[in-house]
Amino acid sequence: MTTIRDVAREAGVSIATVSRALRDPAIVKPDTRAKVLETAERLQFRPSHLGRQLAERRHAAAGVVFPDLSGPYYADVVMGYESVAAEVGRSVLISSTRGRADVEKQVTDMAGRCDGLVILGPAVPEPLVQHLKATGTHLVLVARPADAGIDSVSTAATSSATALVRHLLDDGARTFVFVGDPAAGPDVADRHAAVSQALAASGEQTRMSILPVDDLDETNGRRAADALLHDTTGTRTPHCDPSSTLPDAVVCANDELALGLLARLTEAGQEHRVRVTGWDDVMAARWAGLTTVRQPMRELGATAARLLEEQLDGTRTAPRHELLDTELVVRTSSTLLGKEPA
Amino acid sequence: MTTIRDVAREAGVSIATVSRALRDPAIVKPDTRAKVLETAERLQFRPSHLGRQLAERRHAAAGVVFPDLSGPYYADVVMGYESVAAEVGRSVLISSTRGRADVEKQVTDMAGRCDGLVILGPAVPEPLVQHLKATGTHLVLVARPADAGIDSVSTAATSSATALVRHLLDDGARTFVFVGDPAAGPDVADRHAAVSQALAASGEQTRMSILPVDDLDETNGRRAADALLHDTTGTRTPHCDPSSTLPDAVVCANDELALGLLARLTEAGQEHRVRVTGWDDVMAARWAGLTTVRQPMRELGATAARLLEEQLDGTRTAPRHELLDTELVVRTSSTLLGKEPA
DNA sequence: CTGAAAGCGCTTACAG
DNA sequence: CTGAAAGCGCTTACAG
Repeated sequence: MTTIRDVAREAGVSIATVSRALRDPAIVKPDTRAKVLETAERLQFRPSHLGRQLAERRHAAAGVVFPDLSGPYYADVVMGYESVAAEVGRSVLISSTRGRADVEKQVTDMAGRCDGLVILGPAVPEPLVQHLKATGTHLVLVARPADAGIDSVSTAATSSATALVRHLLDDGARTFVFVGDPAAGPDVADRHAAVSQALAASGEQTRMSILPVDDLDETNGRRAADALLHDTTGTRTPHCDPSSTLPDAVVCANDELALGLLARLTEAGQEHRVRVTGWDDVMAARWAGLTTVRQPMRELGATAARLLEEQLDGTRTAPRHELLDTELVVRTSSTLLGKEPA
Repeated sequence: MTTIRDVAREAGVSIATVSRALRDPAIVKPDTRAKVLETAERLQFRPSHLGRQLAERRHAAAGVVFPDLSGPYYADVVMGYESVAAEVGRSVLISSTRGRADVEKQVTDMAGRCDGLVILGPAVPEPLVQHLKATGTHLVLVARPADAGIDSVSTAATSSATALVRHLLDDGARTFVFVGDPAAGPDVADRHAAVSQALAASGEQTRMSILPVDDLDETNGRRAADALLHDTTGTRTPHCDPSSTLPDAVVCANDELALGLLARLTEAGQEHRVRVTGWDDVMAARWAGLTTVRQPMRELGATAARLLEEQLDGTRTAPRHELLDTELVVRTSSTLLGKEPA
């Protein structure tokens, strides 16, 4: 490998001059500079990042930690992050924590290779976040409950929940079931709260019960459908008023749940009797005609990148908390109009 | 930051001893070692990766270059890669090339931060791959035409194409249209060739024409549907025998194409008249009931990681080319049985 | 404008 | 088994 010494010797200058000519052209005499550049070019000199980084005591890299990249959500956030990071010349390290036993080691190790860390959602347990904060790691939290002292970017459920509720009310819905356990995590709690409040604020006479599920996957969506269907046939399940029948609308905590539920309802020939909505807008939602709430995923990543840059270049020291808006996407699953009557 | 010197001073030994105690316990006297470890622990010493890497002249990192992470394909490959890399303690850098003007700079820069590079699909133009090879960069090519001198992992279309053709023939199909331009890229060419050969080898009297499209997206899938439908109403399009009607089966070069085509056919009320298949098995394929060919995406990534490790630790010098098998996933789109007759 | 030198934080022959 | 020293490849005060 050719090093800065080779270039210096060949060009007949000191390594300091080579370094300067390459980094800050202004402080070197034009002829000297030309000579150095020519030599560097001829020898195909590529400065070692390692040497430079050690001298500068910075990595010019940031790490992104996420649970998983399956499913479009985090993948898109990472893309948004990477595109901004690339612009400012910062490399991106990634690390997935799902199913890993040694998350602590994994993340602290990564912290040692980066100038800062971006944490997506529940990728890292809270105590570890606090530890990183305490040890002075530059952090940005994405789509995760904010800590007053740490930069964060999240999405706001409020406006979409209001739009969603308005839409369902307009279609005639008055009784609602929320599928998902608000106690299971901040995301679900947030969505549930937003929908509840939107209902309360609507001024309409409505009612919403909760059908808790543990994992937000298709299987549980199907189970939820079964639970709802049984209610109408007299089998009581605890989550609902015993006198209930199928609700007018089922608001699911995420799309997978909604897709499973929709599939089961369709199999049972009951899909025309209930409005169904999801949350996230995964790709399959489009094909299933699922009304849902879209998160600005790439923008989440891009914003995180900008926040981290501001921290690292010292532009800003006070923590900032960005709140991005979500968007209601109306498709066919949320309306009874035009469907076969019950 | 606490460095190796702090630990050495505090423990009353030399930095060499600290280094040894931490890396190779065996060559240090037990008491000394215990003292060092205790001190390191107490001072919360984390060895600087930068210092270590410069001394060892290795990055303990690999770079993965891909076109994009939208869509599940490359995201899953990256996940497969990352999980193996994490096991062997190698960090993963990522870089997306889609829409980037300075791919060469971007990739060579990344090469300078890594011990090796994994290139997914068409992320990097061939001349650049050759340049990297020439400059001695450790490389693994994934899902991309192989170079005899470079490690590679790809999937084989043959067995799935055979299964796909067998399946369609069994359902009664004899006339086929392949949607996609084999001249547009190696993937499509490969798939087309595999299907053609499977048809030829079937011993049946069949015919397959090509309906070329440039981008493999939904919009073009819809257009392809329109082209096929027009053929049946007398409007001639150049790709088909003038006497043709709707073919028995439409084999699409990827799922997006197939999904768009399927959607358009459904709108036109003609979905029961033709069998449709895709390729890739994206998530939406499941919801659309699309028969398709699944690639072992995570396994592609994991295999790439193993190949790169073998290169880097010198276990193996001769290039290896892995070929993973694909799998036919039969759903409803590929059969006319049970559908409304024409 | 340029060079000699110190330093970034480690590892590892080389002596002892 | 341990230490002093050289070295990994850069950057950047400090002199001149």
